[in-house]
Amino acid sequence: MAEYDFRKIEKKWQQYWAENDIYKTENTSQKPKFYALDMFPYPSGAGLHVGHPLGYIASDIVSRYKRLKGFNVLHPMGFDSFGLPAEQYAIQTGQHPAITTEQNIKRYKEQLKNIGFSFDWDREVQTHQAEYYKWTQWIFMQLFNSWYNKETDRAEDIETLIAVFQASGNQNISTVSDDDTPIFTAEEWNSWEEEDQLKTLLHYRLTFPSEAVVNWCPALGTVLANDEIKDGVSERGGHPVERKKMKQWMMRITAYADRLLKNLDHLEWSEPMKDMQTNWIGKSYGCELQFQVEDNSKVLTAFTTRPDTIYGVTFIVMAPEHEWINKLTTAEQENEVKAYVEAAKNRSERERQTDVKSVSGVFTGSYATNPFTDEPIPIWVADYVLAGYGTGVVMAVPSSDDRDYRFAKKFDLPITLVIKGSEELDNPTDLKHGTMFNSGILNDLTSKEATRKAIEYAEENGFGQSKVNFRMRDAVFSRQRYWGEPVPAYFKGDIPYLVDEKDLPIKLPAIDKYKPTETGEPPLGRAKNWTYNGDPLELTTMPGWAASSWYFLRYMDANNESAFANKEITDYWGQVDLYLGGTEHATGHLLYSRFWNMFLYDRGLISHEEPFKKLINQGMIQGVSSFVYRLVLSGDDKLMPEVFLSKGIVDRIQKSNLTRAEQDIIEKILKRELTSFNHKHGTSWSVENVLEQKIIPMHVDISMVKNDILDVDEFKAWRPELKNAVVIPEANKNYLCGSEVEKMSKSKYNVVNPDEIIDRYGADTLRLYEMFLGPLEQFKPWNTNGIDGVFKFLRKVWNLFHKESGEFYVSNEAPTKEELKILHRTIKKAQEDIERYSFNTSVSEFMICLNDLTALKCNKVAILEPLVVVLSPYAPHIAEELWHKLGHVNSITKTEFPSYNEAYLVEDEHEYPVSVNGKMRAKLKFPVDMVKEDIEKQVLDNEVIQKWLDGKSPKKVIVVPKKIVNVVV
RNA sequence: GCGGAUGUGGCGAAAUUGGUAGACGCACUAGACUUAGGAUCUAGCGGAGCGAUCCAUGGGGGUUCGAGUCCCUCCAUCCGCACCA
Repeated sequence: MAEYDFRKIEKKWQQYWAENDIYKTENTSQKPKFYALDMFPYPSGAGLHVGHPLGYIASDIVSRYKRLKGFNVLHPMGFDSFGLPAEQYAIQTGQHPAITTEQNIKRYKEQLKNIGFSFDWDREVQTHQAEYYKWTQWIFMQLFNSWYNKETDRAEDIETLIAVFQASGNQNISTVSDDDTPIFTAEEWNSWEEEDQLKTLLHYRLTFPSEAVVNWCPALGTVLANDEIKDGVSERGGHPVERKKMKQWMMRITAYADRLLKNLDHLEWSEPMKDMQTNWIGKSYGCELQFQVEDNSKVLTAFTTRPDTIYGVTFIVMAPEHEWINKLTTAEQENEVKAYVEAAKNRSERERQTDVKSVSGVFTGSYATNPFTDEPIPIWVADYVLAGYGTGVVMAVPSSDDRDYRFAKKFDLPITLVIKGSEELDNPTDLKHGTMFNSGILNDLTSKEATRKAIEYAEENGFGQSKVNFRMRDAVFSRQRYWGEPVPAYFKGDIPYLVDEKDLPIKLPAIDKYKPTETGEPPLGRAKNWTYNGDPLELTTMPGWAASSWYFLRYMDANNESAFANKEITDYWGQVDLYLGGTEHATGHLLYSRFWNMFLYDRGLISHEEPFKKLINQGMIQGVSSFVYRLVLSGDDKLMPEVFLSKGIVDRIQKSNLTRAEQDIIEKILKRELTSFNHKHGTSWSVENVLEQKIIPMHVDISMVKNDILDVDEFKAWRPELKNAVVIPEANKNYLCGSEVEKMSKSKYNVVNPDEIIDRYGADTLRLYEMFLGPLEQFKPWNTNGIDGVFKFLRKVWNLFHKESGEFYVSNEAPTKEELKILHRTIKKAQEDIERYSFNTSVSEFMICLNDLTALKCNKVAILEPLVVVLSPYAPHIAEELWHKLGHVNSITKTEFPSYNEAYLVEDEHEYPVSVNGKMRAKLKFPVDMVKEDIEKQVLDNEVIQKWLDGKSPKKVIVVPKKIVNVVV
């Protein structure tokens, strides 16, 4: 009896594929290329859960399909293996993070291989391997040796900049550099010592050390990038983050802000994803206006997007971090301002963010002049102004900006209305645009016109100029950690130098402990002889996003020892045609890798400006957690009995419709159990009224719960303290659990391991089921309920090829027209679905097809053989088995995807919607030759209509354009 | 607050350009076969009604012969950003 023995079949073919290098990809081919990429995983200790493979399955289906369609397909996999968890574990245990990392990778690979992916493992990358990070370091060096030329709008070799400086200084150069870059002439440059020249160049390099205010996370002992912080706490671990000024390596990503934004137009990414990047880059057009401070030589510059409201400016606000505050504060105000600035500095990022509503600030005592009105306006300090955005100075317009309005209200500052109509509103800021009044030269202009005119006027009179501002900042590149790439730079005094290229890789040194040093230096400070020719090497390591910003290029030429990748080969593979991953990388990895790729393109190292042509964000598969409800008894005795109420009881208690009788029963049980508990432990617990007790939900392991019913014995054995738990069930004796959809996580006991599913149903079922679950991009909970249907489908496929006795049997009879139609319909559907990267409906189509063929008892080779090929991207193991049983020697992966023939799909009759007296009633079939495409000119046969109308004769038959037959009775 | 997405049976979901809403699967119900199984097969399965029919795609309105689909408006849920001037 040859049942569908998926275990045997899957093992057999996985072995066959591996032994015969079936998925090895050549770097040259006559075939067109296709690059299908998954975001590579961080190998965590928990292993894969069923959510991880979702995207991998989708990309694998596409890859297998494309191969069958004659493409040379690159479909690699690797591991983003530097990272915090391994290091945290190392700190706790003293074990080198490489050991944990490599164990985890091994486990991940085993799990991945069980699913039957068509990865070319010869191209695997592991970012923590020196062979890989050698090139991460090399790219870092190229960035250091480059500057951004705004003239040519690309990165260039630093030598070209030096040449410019030698010839004409930096006065006429258009570039992206630090704000505090000094201006100098060629003479000055040429007269400087080398040291000063190098210092000056740091203002231009694309990566550079800088004293910057950063997000410091004391708990993790490292700085974090903006995208690594969510809600003011670290994304990993949720630790508080504070602002701190530290020396850091930075990446000048702001040089690319415009291109990163502009190129989004040409990418096949989802709109929400593009929007997220657009918002993150945050380009805003406006102007800078200069305000002369009275009785002081200082001129404050404020950035504004609303120069049209300049006549409504009634005060100026500076960020507490602004360096001029001391100089602008009058003697009377000094103490107050100092206290405020100090308080603002000590507020954590978290406080400052969560406390958005409260308004605080202090007057400096100074005034500045509004250049349009020559009126004096007070200068304030307030922490709602951010030092890092614009100039850190805001011209406040309380009549059209909510924050300024709140501030003016609180401190009783004047509010000048400048937009017509706003005087009728309780809150003038509800009207943001309109026609200007009270506005001198801008009167009667619209906001848009006034904006243009105000900028023109400011430029003519030399107190302002139009300006574009970005929200995005340069990226902090340093991490005070061990488990990352060492930065290939050393210092002579303050000046950083690159190591010699021939000395790459700079390998991670051995250290005794993985903690910061006693003096607070990063872990690398513990390394012995961490020097380069006697000079100290950089102590920080690179962030996680360094390695992931170029790994997709390494896959193309993964084993190259003389370059990060051969140019001819990267030219051949070009862009990633399909990139699959989650939305969580929108403002991190996906932005940084575009930046690095663009840089490599600028420097002529690769030929595409954008790395990822098409991006699909697969939705997360969530877990369904189960809960038990613990009754917390009032009393302060430490030894508290564990009492759990069933979900139904809890619901009725909370809705207060527990009947008196039910309550009595529960209380009786409780009393009995508590008496015995008290007797045993010498305690004195009692429950007077169960309705008055606190109930808290508690996660339980989902393996103990079937259809919401808890296995009480298993539950009591779960943990020692539950051994004597009192479990109060429903009237039918079942204990019901509650459930909730949450992110899959170990701590919520809701993780489903793909190995379990594979063991029970097989990899092919897992693959099909994950696709069947719903649209790829949607978030959905993992629910095993439907998996039987998919498994049954595969078993039925198997049975179609086998007699009841189990013997393989297919017929060589010629197929009927009906059978051909079923086949071609299915080929068409599968092809169209894969090509638009949607997979769930084609799985349904397979099932329909199978039902149809089973009904016809069709086991004809001419139908089944192409069908197996169509199914093979989804369920490769069973397809391969049946393919060989059909007598083929080569792997099914070497064949061609069958093409469908429209001719088989054409109907003998056409369907037309028919409406009676204007109301759509049915679709009627008419012979093809009766109603041709040009339906307007055709007159329908009354007989057909009559037949349909039960013999009634239609008064009028109107055939309207767009395929509709309108009958008037 | 700003930006985006989603809303269809008990559940997961289908529905080219507007054209019989709910394909397919799960769960459920009934039956068949059965020395019984977490097996297979057949039928039914949005709601109301004996029925013809009527009502149903978050709510309300509109365009149209015809709306899940297009337009307006409101509501709910989720996600991203957030004193960004």
